[in-house]
Amino acid sequence: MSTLNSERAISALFVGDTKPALASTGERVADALRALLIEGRIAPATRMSEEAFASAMGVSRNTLREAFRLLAHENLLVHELNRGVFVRQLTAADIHSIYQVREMIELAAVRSKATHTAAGISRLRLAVTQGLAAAEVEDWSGVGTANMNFHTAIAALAANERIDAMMRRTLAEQRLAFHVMHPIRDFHEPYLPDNERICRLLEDRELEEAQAELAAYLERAEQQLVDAYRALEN
Amino acid sequence: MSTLNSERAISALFVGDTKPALASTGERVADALRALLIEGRIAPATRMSEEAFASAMGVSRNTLREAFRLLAHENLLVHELNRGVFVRQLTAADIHSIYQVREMIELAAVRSKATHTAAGISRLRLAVTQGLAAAEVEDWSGVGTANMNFHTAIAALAANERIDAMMRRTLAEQRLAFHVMHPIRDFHEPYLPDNERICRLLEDRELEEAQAELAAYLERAEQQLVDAYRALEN
DNA sequence: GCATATTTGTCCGTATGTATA
DNA sequence: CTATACATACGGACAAATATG
Repeated sequence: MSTLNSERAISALFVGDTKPALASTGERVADALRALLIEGRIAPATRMSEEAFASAMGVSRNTLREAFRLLAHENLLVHELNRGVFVRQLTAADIHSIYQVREMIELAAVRSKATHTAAGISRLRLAVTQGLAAAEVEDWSGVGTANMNFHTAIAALAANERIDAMMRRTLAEQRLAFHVMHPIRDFHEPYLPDNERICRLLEDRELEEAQAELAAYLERAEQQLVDAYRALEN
Repeated sequence: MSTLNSERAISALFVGDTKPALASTGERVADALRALLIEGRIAPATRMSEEAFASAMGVSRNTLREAFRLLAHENLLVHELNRGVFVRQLTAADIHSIYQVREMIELAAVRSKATHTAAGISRLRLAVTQGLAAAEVEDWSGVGTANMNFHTAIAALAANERIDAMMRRTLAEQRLAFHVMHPIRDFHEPYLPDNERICRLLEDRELEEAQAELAAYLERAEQQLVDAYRALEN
């Protein structure tokens, strides 16, 4: 029988996972930190002290460092030798780079006709519906989430786990910049009809047009984000 | 003055880096292990004991675990909870997935006309020349390396650091499978004229044709690798 | 520019849980 | 089914680098 003050049991509790762990403590800590980061709860450029976070999350410094390394590898944190880790602060150039990657992935997925399935397409439709429902009750943060789901579903049309992982990491990184746009109507709402249109084109197998629409969407979204970014720099 | 039996200094020596370290020991250990893995020095499915590798590389288990986590994140190792880490053994499905990613990246880079530069193109030409020179002296392993450089240079035409990183990791992963093909003439030589042709098409800005050639090359290479793989499974 | 405090980097020893011969 | 080996995770130690007054 496991003792209650076993160190493992305690740290598992702090990370909020009482069920049999599928991942190591380090990975679960990384998951918890990742959630904080993509929700914008820790501001970019913040220094994350090992001591402070280790005790806050109830794990040892060694374990926390494993989590830090994983997140640095995902570009969410920046590790400066002998100085510590910082929340990554994206530049306008990073945003451009990220959108270029998204365009590469999403257009390739749309073109990959052979791997499109009914289930994959209906996942798109579901995300569109979610977005409209969220807009109905003026939940602009929910509209943003639905939009993320929509584009994740587009990437998934390629039916390639490596591409899914790339997309997941790219979107996580992008969210670091996202929080400069407070979840306001103006940022998320305009894309609802775009998604609806792209979804319909994919349902109708109009891949050429879907690509064009998607590329236009990405370009506009990038521009809007960069503009907001530049405005903030002044 | 640093004492000679300082722990840091010793581990730095063992990892073979006496110069001021730009990376932490964990990262340098990961680099060293990565080199072993992509050179095929540690066979797929091999279990890598923490104890054994930590002492072999002259670092603590904590430090080694950091390196293991990074490499698992890069898909070179598989981490099974409470069982340890193993060298990843790619399946035929993995090979297909990897080539799909390469096609996505490399074709996008070729299409990305706006970012092509003279320097980028000449990097391609250099790789072609290296390949021919290696073939001249029947250094088939060298031909293989030149081929890797060629395709890395193609991805670099997109002028996007994130895409470069994806390509680097994808090729590293692919090399795990590569070693089923011993560095024999038959595997590497046929691609020399392909690379020459693709290079010339890019120099001439014949992007459509370059894409077609590249796609054909990737399909053939994938097929050859999968065939060799299936043969080995019997 | 210097002395000092703080933090990171790395190691070790150890308790505990898990898998396997 | 027990013994054993191994992985997991913690805490403490100290050198080295960096930040601070």
